[in-house]
Amino acid sequence: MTVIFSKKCEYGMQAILYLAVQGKGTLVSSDEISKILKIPREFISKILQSLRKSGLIYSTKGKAGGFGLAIDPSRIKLIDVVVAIDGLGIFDSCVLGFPECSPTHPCPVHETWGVLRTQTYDMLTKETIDKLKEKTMHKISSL
Amino acid sequence: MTVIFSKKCEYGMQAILYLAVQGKGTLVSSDEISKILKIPREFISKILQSLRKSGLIYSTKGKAGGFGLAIDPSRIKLIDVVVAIDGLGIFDSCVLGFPECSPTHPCPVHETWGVLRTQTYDMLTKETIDKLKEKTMHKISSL
DNA sequence: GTTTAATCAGATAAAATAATCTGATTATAA
DNA sequence: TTATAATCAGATTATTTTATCTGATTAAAC
Repeated sequence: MTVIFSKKCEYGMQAILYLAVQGKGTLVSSDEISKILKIPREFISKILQSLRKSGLIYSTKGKAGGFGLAIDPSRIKLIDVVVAIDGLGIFDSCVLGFPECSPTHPCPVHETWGVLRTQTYDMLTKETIDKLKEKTMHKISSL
Repeated sequence: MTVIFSKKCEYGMQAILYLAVQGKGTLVSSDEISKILKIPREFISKILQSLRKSGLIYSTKGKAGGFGLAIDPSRIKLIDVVVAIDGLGIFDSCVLGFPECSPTHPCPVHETWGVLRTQTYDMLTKETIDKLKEKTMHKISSL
């Protein structure tokens, strides 16, 4: 059961939050992420690879290899992960599924949803992941 | 591309809105709904059957048969369709996919999303479909 | 050097969702 | 009473999403 984002995207956001709470330069293996976040190993592995390709994280191979943030957590937002994995489709699709829902051809809840959509976008855009560090630590320690 | 609801649910909401703009007692065939709303015939047919089972609409078989609202549109809300098809899962699932996201073990965006979730619920609950009639007609005439 | 433990790439499998098919039933209309 | 046009039920197919498998590559540790 996902709310808005795909499982890939959910897991991607969780993983990048987890990397953010690790010290800068710390390498974390996909196995660790899998165990801590309870995400299938091979699946999170694929997701981490795609986040690497989009430049948010980096990786080193070989023993003692792993993943880390490619840029400072003060420069990464949750929306970046959404864009990298799910894209921005949900922000210009009609919530009732009507085609070409727009100000000129609005669906019955166009305006109301427009406000919520903007607020959702803001939620993902406003705070960088370093600001979510403490809350993330609390959540993770309860898993 | 779906925003929040499944395709089934989106189509279900569209269909019930369409039935609401028809005069009371008017029967509409699944073929008509399919053509107007551009939804695969057999698919909307199945969805209408399930909405009938949940009591929101009724149907009569035979030539000149079809579907109509089972109760007055002033007593039907969009949330009723959501409950009937997708259920209320999205209203108590974590937007980041964390398990057991709650006030005691909140995810990093728990509060923010809580507000938006409530507002989304309100959007589907506040207005009955008869109040959405005019807007629905406008939208449908543009399809 | 050999073992070990990690990423990585591509293929495959499984599960969920979306869509279609087949044939039965029902009721109107010619 | 026969043809037609509709719902209905169950099975099947197709597509998308989620998850796993296989083997190659890489680099640290012994």
